[in-house]
Amino acid sequence: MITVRFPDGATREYAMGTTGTTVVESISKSLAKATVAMRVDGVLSDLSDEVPDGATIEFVKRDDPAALELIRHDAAHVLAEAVQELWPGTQVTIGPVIENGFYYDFYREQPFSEEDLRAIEKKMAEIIDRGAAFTKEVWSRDQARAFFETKGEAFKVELVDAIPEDQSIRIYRQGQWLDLCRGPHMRSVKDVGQAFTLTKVAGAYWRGDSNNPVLSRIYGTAFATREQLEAYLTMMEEAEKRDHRKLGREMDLFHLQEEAQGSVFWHPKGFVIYNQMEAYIRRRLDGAGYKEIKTPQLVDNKLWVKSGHWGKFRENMFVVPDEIPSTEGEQPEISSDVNFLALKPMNCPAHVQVFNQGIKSYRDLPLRLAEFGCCHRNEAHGALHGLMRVRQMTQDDAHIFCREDQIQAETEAFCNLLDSVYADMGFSEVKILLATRPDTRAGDDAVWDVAEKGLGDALAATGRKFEIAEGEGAFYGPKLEFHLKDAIGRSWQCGTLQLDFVMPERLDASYVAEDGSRQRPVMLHRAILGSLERFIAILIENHAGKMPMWLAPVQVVVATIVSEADEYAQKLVDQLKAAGIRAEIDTRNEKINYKVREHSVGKVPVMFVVGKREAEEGTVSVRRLGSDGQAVLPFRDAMVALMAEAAAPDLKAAAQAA
RNA sequence: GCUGCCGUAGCUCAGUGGUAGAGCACUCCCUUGGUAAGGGAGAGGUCGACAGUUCAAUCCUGUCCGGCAGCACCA
Repeated sequence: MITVRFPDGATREYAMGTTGTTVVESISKSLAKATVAMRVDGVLSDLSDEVPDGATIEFVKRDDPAALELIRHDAAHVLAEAVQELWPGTQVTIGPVIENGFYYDFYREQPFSEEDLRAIEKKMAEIIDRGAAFTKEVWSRDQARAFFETKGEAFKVELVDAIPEDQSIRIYRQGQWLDLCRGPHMRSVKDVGQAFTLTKVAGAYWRGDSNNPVLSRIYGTAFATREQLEAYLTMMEEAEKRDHRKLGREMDLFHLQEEAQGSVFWHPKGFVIYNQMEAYIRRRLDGAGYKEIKTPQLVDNKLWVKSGHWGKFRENMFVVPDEIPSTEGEQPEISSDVNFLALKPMNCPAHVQVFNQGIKSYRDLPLRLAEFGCCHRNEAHGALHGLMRVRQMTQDDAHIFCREDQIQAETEAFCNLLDSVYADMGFSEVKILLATRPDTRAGDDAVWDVAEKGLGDALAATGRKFEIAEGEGAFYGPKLEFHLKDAIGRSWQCGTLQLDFVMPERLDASYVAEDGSRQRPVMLHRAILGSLERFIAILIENHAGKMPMWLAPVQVVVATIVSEADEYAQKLVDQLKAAGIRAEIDTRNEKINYKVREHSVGKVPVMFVVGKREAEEGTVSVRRLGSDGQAVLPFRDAMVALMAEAAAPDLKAAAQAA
C-alpha cells in the first residue's frame, strides 16, 4: 500500500502502482472529468503516472492557470501531427511553449503560406476531435535513433543524440502519431480544446545558429476558452496601435527614409522629447558626480586596431577613406595604400584618451566621464526597427575609471541611479540579466573569471533579482542588461553596466597609487537609457503617445471659439511661452468641435478654450485630454497649475516649493 | 544577413493586360460655430526601380531596392 497526501493535509491509502487517474476517479467523478494533469510534490506530471508513496498530489484542472502551458504544449504536438498528415515528408524538430503561445519548427522544401495556416488549423481541429489519448513510452537510445532514422527525421536523430546519457528517452504517442518529448501532457488531444489559432510563419535557424539550415517556424497560441483567446487577440490589436513608428508619423515626431536607412530625421515635436530627455539625464548625471565630455566622431583606424574594435567589431563599423576618391574612371576610386578612419561605434576608446591626458592619481578615482555619444553601427538590415534599432544612435554613455575595490560601490550607485530614473519614467518592470563571456572576446579567462564574479557579486549585494545570459557579454567584458518591454511585449535592452579589465590594458590607461606605483584602473561602461532613440520609442509605446506633461511636445493649445477672442488668445500664448510652457495657438476658422478633436487626436494634454465670455472675464475653459468635462478657471491659476505640472520629475519638488 | 509576406496620392486602402480611384490630410470659398469630424470646390500619383513576355504592363515573369514579422546579431 502507498499513502497519498493532498494539499489540505488529508491522506488516503492506495495499492502500489496506483496512477493519478485512479486516485482522482476515487475521489469524485466531476473532479476526474475536469482534471487534465497533476502536481506530484509540486512537479507537473502526467495524470497517468504512478503515484509514489508519501507524495503530495494536487490535481490540475483544465481551467487552472497551470494548465495553460499544457494546453499550448499539447497544441504544438497536434500542430506537428497536422502538418505531417497534410504534407508527409516534412521533418519535425522542436515545438516549445513560449510566452503567450507556442511554435513548432519544421523542415520542408516548400515553405508554408498564410493559407496553409488555415488548412493546418482545420486539420488540427479534426485531430483534436478524434481525441486520441496521450501515452508515454520510454525507449532505448538505439530504438529511438533507429526509429527516427528510418522515418528520415534527421533533426530528431540529432536531438536524440543530444540527450544526456543519464536521461531516459521519452516518447509520447497520440493515436498513430508520436514525438520525442520530455512531457508532461494532458490526458488526450481533446483537452487542447478549440480555442487556438496559428498566428504566423517565419524562418528560424536550426538550433539558433545562422550557420545551420533555416527551418519554417509556425507560431500559434491557445487558451482554455474562446473568450480568453478573443480577449488576447483584441489586446494584441490594441497594442499594435501603440507602435511608436505609427505614432511617430501620426504625431509628427520623426521619420525614417531610404536615403539614410536606420538614421532618424527628428521633427520639431519629436526633438522636443529628445531634448527634454537629454536635459533630464544631464541633470541626473551631474547630480551623481559625472563630468560631461564630447569626443570625435571620426577616428583614425589606428586607435580601433589598438582598442580591439577593428578585430572584433569591424563588420559593424562604417569605415571612411582619408582621401578624396578619384573620379577619373567609371567608379570613384581610392588608392590601395589609403589610410582609413572609422565612425565611432562606441565611445570607450575616446574616453580612455581623455583619461590618459596628464597623470591621474588614485585621488582622481573614481572618475566618471559622460557623453551623449553619437555612435554609428552598421547593423544588419533585418535588424533595423524604427527607433528601437538604428544605425545612428545617441547613447547616454559614461565610463567610470576606478580601482577594483570601488567596483561594488560604483555598481550599487549606478543601480540606484538607474532605478530612480526608471521610476521617474514610470517603469517598474525591469528585467536584469548578467551576460557572461561570449565566444568572440578579448582578454584571458582568468581576467573574465574575476570580472564576471565581481559584477555578479556587486549586483547580488544590491539585493536585486537577475538572470544569467550565458555568452551574451561584450567582447571586452561581462555586462548587466536592463530590459524594458515595448507595446506588444518584445523585450529591449536599455540600461547596461559593463565591467572591463581589457580596454584599460590595451589602451594603456594608468594612475599613480598611494604607494607611488603605476596601476591599471578598471573601466565600467554604463548607460541608463541605453540610446535616446530606443528609450524614447519605449516611452512612446508605453504611454501610447500620451506623453507625460513634461515631455509633451505641445503642452497646451489655446483654441478660440470665435474670432473675437483671437487677440485674447494670443496674449495668453505669449504669457504661457514666457513662463516656459510649450503653448500653441489655434485661431483657425473651424468649429470648436473640430479643434478639440484634432488636438485630442494629436495627444495634446491640455487645451485652453476661449470664447467671448473668457476674453471678457480673463478666464480659460480648461479641457484635459481624455476627459469630457472642462473647468473654467482664471487664466493665472490655470497657468500656475500647468507650470507645476510641467516640471520634469527631478525638478518637481523644487517647483512645488517655489 | 536568413526565411516568409508586402510595396497604388502625405496617411489608410479599393482596382484593372488598353497609362488609375475612395476616405482622411492639403489649398481656396462659404460658415463665427461653446468642447472628439459644418458645407462646397480644387490640387495632388512615370501604380518602389530596372529588365523581360506582349500590339499593349501598375497588373504576368525575373532581378534589385525598401517595408513588416520572426530568426541570427545588438543599445
